[in-house]
Amino acid sequence: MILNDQLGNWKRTHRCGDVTAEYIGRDVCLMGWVQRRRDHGGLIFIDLRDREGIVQLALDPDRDLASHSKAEQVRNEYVVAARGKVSPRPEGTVNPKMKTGEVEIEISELLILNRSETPPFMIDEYAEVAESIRLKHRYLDLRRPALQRNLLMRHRVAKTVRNYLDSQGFIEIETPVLTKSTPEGARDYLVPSRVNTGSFYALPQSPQLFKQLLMVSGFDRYFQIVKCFRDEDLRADRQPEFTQIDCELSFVTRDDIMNVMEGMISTIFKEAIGVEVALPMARLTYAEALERFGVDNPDLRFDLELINITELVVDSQFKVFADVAAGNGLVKALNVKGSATFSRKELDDLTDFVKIYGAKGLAWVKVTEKGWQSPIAKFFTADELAALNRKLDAQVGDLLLFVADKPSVANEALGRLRGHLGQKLGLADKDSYKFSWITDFPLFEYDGEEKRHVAVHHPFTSPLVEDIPLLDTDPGKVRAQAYDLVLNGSEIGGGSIRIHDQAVQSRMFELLGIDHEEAREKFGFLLDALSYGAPPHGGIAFGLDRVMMILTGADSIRDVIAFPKTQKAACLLSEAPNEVNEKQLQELGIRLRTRQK
RNA sequence: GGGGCUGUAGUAGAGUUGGUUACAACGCCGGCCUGUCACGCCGGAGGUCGCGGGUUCAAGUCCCGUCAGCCCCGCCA
Repeated sequence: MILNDQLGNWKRTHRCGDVTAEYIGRDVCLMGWVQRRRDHGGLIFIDLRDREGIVQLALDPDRDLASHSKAEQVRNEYVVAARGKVSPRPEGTVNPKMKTGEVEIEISELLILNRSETPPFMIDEYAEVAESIRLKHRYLDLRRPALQRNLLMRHRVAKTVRNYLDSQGFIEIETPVLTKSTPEGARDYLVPSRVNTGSFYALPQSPQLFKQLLMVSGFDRYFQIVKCFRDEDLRADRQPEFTQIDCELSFVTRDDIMNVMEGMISTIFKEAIGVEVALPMARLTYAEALERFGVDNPDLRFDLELINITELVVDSQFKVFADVAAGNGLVKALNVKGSATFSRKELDDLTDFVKIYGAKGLAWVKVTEKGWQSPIAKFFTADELAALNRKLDAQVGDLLLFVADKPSVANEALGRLRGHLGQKLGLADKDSYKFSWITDFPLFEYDGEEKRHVAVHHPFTSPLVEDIPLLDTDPGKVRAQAYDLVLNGSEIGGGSIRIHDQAVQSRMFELLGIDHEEAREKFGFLLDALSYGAPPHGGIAFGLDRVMMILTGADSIRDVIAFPKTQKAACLLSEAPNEVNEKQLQELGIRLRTRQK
């Protein structure tokens, strides 16, 4: 049996990546993992790594034979401790690529604290490894520099958030994780109760109701960096458990909330990546965002706006456009400057792309010296062509793309296409951060399946004061005191002013088709609380994971979370979720309808 | 629930029209080497081609099914 060396009274003095030229001449004691051993027969170099980086250990048999021969046993990922003197590297051997490249540690004593199996992949920044293998060995993947950087930055951001919000008078308060299921919105994760057989808790989709209770309690300004849970399908930017920066404030208006949050976001960007965010941030109404960009989360790093040409084609001979225009639909266009060079294949791909969002097709026009080169050119008169060219600012070399459909489809399809083209053509500067608030969302949207209005945000969202009369006459037109913060085409946060007036809240439930009894059953505790002197209040929640994706440049939310789930919501490391034994089910009073075999 | 992509030594890949014993790289093991730094040189080991079935004289390759991972639509108050 080969025993490891004991730590004994050794104390680490520095981290590897911190030992730079200013420490030359000092004796140091370092501990970490062996990145690589380079054995030159005589001299041995060991690159020693910890979370701060890598430093070179030099083991010369002429200086200390014992440590040199111990170094011969060392392999990748062994855990070692080393004592030695920080020395300048000999002339001509400085490595300018390394932060610690001007120095090396002349080792006089070496301990092997632990050995390691050969890892399934190299712990470096070069190895490209299938994500399933990275996730199975996540503890090794987390040793690699990229994830170390991301999680260290995540810590700094969380710390910045706490400092900033504390400085603004916010108090961090924990809310329950075992809470009540309210089947509005996303599906809940349910937790059975052994003590109350047949009853279930739900894991919170957000602390929404509790933070409103805290306002009633007078805490005035609350925040929490908090895990939330939604049992829905995953995406590149969606995990079943995710982290929110959750805030709620009393005695404030929308503008007050937006201002204090702009301060928080700009402080985060300054602290994390040294970027100065221009304040105040841009603001767009929901209606304007849809009109100009087709979506409520536009990427404002590039122009390329949607142009409404419905009026110009309503009388044209092109039935596809004219019928849509005559039937309350929208015909909108993008002018992709200088892209008349697109191939037939590329145009077909763009057509396939808009079909994903329900568009029936994509009409295209290449603007040439001889006029429109397009399958649809023949349907328009010279006057109509001139009017369209003027409206679209069409010039030779431009590519015009059209979608005609009901408004929701035309906007979404063309808006997504805009984002897609921004990517494809590299229109968005990677180092640019364009924020915008989206305001004045509709309060309701009509659910065709359930044949009733549903809340766009949640049922406690306050309408715009000037729209309150519309609740009785035209609820579909009522706008909400809700706001999202959008960054580079990604929704990173959203919130609203809440209803603190019982009459308005009752009317709201009525319109949502929630009767008094149902409202009592689901939200009785909140309604009770609101009746005991609720202050005007509102709040917001930011998706910390999404913010971190943008700050780190990660393509996947999994790269900013230490132990993420796969698309099927599984943890490849722990193999959760798993089946449980019959005894556990019995105690919970649960019998499964189907037993997977 | 639906659409798409991927699956070959430990890792990431090549593998032609179905045709001998499935390749080279990195890693690993052994040897050599006193200034390397993604060290170098010499030698070696390492494979249920995701899994199951089918077609065929013959399947990594073709067909069907299935599993897993990823991207997207629906879903995400």
